[in-house]
Amino acid sequence: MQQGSARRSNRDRTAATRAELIAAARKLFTDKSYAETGTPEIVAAAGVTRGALYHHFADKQALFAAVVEQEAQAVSEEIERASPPSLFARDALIAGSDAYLAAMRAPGRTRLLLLDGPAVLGRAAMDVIDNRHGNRSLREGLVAAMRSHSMTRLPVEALTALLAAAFDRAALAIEAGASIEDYRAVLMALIDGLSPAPPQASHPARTR
Amino acid sequence: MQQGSARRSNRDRTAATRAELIAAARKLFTDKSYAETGTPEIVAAAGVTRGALYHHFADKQALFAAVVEQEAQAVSEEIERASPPSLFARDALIAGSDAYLAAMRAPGRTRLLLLDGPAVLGRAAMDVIDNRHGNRSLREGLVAAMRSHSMTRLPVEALTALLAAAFDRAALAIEAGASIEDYRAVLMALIDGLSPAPPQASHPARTR
DNA sequence: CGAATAACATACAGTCTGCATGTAAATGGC
DNA sequence: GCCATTTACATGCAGACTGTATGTTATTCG
Repeated sequence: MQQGSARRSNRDRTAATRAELIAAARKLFTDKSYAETGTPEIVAAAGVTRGALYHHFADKQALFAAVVEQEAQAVSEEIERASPPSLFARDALIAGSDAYLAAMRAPGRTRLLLLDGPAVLGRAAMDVIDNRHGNRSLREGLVAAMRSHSMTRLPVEALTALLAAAFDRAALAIEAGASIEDYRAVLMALIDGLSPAPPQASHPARTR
Repeated sequence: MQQGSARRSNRDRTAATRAELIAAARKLFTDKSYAETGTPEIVAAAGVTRGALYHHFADKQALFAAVVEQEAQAVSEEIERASPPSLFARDALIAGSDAYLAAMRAPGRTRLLLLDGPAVLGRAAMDVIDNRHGNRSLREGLVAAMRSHSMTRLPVEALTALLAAAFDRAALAIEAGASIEDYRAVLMALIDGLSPAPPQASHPARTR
């Protein structure tokens, strides 16, 4: 018999505390930056003490990694939600691209995922995270396009990485106030430029 | 009359101290990272005290910015040295690309310029630095290619930024051990894909 | 040749990180 | 159901670092 609000299983306690820490850290890491956010501030916002933080996470970096992972997965889910797999290869790529750019407009996401993430965790670690989430659909889209011969055959890893890098930079520029149309046009031109046939119109047959 | 090694003009003292601080900081920032390098370590390596550092630079970030600026200029000079302006537009672009990738293989440069730089100074500040140095030749090469109708007309700012982003990611991947040939091939395919004519061969007329 | 200023050096306050230690709550075998 | 063990925290501490304030020495300039 439990009195009041107590009597929670250990697993629930861990899950709740970790979630609150990650949520508080996410808010602060997106509002400010990794370097400008201290662990005292995080635990205060989460309603725990620094002891809890260092019990559940090895260090500040590990908490940051958890936040990055969660946010990368959120972006990935928004992309997959917006791009049904039943389209033509090129259309799927474009839908995914727009979904990515839209997802990255959440406040602070670009700094978290594109600036602090690589600097704090390293590019290698970010590649692992990206390949587990967001880049997967991009790579699959590229492979599908290559298989349907609507894209020249190229090393898939490299192509995925470089296109992803272009998308990342576009997201940063757009957040900084650049023209969405300009960057979208260049991204489409880069993708269409990879098709073996001369890209005359977007769709095979369609008069404007 | 000066005894020993003393009697230096104030301007010389400033120049010498600043240079030594920047050199020491450059070594440490490329050996380790910005976050892992403390000002006590920097001034010890430079043979001065922290007082001198904070006399010449507003804070640690300002010293870091000076190092980034110097390193970006070094990269830019290596590119311009390797790419004579008398070639065809596409050849100039390729020569510049290879020079950039070669220049970025200096130890620690990728982390300094591509990871820590954007995270510490922000993408906007890095864009200003890049546009003052490295990106200039890239942008000029693209404009030249567009004027000679060997490249489709696109927003120049956006195209420069996105191609630069791809080059940056390629440099990071190569440093991480990826295949140079793969990434070079994709970069060339991205550039060649922007030409309005169907890209059959690299040069206008040349069998294989 | 002094007064003003620049180029440092030294000392200090505040903050942060990671760890070590202590305590309360849950778990699991008997 | 009870007790030993483990887990989930809280508290306190040591070391390091950043930025600034103050003091000192070397230049510059009228």
